[in-house]
Amino acid sequence: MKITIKDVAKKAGVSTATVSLVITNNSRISQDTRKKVLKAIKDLDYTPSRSARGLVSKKTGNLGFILTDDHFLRTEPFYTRIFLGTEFAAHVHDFYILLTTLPNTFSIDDPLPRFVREKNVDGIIIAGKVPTTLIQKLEKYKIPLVFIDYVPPMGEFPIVLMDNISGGETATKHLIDLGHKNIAFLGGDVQHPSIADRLVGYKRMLEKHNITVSSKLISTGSPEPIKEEGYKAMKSLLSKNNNISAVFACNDAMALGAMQYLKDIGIDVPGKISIVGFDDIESNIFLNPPLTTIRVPKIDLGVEAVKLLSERITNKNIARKKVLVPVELIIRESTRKIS
Amino acid sequence: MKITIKDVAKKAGVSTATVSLVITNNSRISQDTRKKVLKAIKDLDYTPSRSARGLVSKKTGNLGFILTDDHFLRTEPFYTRIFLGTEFAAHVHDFYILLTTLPNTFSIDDPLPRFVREKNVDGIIIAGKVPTTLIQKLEKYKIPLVFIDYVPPMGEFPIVLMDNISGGETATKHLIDLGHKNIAFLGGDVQHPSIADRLVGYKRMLEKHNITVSSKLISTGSPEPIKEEGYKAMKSLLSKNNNISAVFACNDAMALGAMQYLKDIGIDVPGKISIVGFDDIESNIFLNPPLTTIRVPKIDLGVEAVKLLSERITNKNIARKKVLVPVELIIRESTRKIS
DNA sequence: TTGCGCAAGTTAAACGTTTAACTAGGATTA
DNA sequence: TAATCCTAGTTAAACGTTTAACTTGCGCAA
Repeated sequence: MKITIKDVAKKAGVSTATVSLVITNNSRISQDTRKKVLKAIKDLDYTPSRSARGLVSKKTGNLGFILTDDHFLRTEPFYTRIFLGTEFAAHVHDFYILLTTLPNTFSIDDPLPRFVREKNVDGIIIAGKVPTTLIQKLEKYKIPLVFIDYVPPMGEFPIVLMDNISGGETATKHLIDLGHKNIAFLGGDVQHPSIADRLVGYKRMLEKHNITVSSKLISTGSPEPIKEEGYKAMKSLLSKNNNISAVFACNDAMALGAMQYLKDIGIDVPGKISIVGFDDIESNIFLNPPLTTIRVPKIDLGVEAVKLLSERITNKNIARKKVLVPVELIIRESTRKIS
Repeated sequence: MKITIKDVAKKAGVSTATVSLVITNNSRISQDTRKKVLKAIKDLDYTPSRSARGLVSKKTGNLGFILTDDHFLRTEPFYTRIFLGTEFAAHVHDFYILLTTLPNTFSIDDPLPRFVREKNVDGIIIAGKVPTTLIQKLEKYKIPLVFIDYVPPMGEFPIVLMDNISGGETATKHLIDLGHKNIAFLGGDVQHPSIADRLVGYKRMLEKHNITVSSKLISTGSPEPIKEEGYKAMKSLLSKNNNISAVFACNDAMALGAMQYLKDIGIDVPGKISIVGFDDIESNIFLNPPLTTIRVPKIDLGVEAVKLLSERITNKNIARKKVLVPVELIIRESTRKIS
């Protein structure tokens, strides 16, 4: 027989309502009674029934987590770490997470995730870029949404982002502090908000130190911020400038490509050229030299999203709309003081 | 106002019990009534409340999915695909999946996953190797368990495995069919059941074709079946045999290492030596030459686990204990007919 | 004609919580 | 001293299902 609130009430010598009030942290209960009840709960190893709770409170106690198939299956465990963060925080806020993936071909007449249709979540976390059609369909359900690492093109939703501008500043400052002046920016498509922001940080920090921002040192032509493009971009940058002493790559993948090119043409890193990346991807550790980079705390992104969503669910009139998670400079061996 | 079973009952002109019986597919209801009710459900877009259901039926409608941190965060999305399979099948069997990871340092006095403590799952799927202490603690909870890709050292649990023996046979047969006779086996630690079984399949197929099994062609010394070990093992194998014309590697990672070594010493694949791998990992596609391998249907592993678990939950006296998921030969360009 | 069995429903209790409304008694105010 | 307000609880209804037990009507055997 399962232990119920009645058993606890009897053991503590109070009514079931009192037990319930203790569980939900209601202030109407005196410290003495609270203690008694808490002890009874512990002694009996009681856990409230989610079903019974959900039935009367009209809450499910679940949060949905949506991302696209290819984000989930990526070899770089970026979104899996974010998920782990939400799992962790869900624990604290007493939620369960229901993870589901979406084909990236999601179209307007595809069915929504099951937990939406069956109303089995109190709120939804959306990680990474998802099809706009999904957001449109989701809006009608009036379920609180929170986005991670993606700014939806429409609507007014709470968002959790990493602090790309400050990351760009930190990376650039690190190079400046090492004595570099001719610092190149190796970027991808500036349409992507993250990349644009990292570039903003780069420019800002240069200006702050009275270093002229030269368009000849900035590469933003690459369609995708991947290794191969980093290789090409490094090549083209070097063909236009022969005095580059440092490179801030908009992400680690491009930094890897750049390092590969430099290795191929016999330029030593960090001997001749220092390189800073962004993201701190897993495979960096095996790199030679290990890459100095800006670490993005993926776990924290997830944690903050759950916090934000939890606030929304319990307390509708909340002001927080946007959370910027700070990033961190990780100094390894790809950067060096200029001689 | 949420639509309840009462609304459906009223609309269909029956009692709520009848609606419930229709939903649960009880045979006591006539076809006519069933149709009426189904129509009302559709018209009203009714979905039963999980909480209410759970409360009376004492089921949660959830399944737990446990794996270790490092399995979940692996760059090769093996377990993530298995999870996707369970998600997919959960849909069919009307369950939700609660995913949680475990530190691989799990010890006897670490707390069990929250869904176990709070009794918020009807059954649990365990994927990959997990600490024995976990299984021991879990056993006491009397929750149905199913293992995927791991044979626990104790207890009698239903398991879902890939068919390693038949995979080993298929790979070897493919090479034999191409005319190869001097076929090496590149393996890791035979303590690992999967590797041992693949070796069994290899030997069996050779014997079937009256090819002598030579221990000089079999390498099982590698502690871990990883790329670096494949490189070493290939080297050592070649130093002992100068007439190897084909290699069956116990997994793709080792196959990759072997190919790397052959490339380094100038032996053409598949010109001089054919190679077959096992697993069909994602990165194979970018390989040159693309690797012929045995594909493991990860999705199916997940699907079968949910099926098995679902049977256990609804129908305790089920016989099925072990499900072998068939594997499939994928012919690419690393194998060639012997000239 | 009576009695029985069966098919196809219905009735109503039960599941384990939360919470609005109520209460008892002490403290504060007028 | 009487009226009022708090504080710290209690009572009981409600949430939306499932299901054991009951009912009704019909066909069939004796």
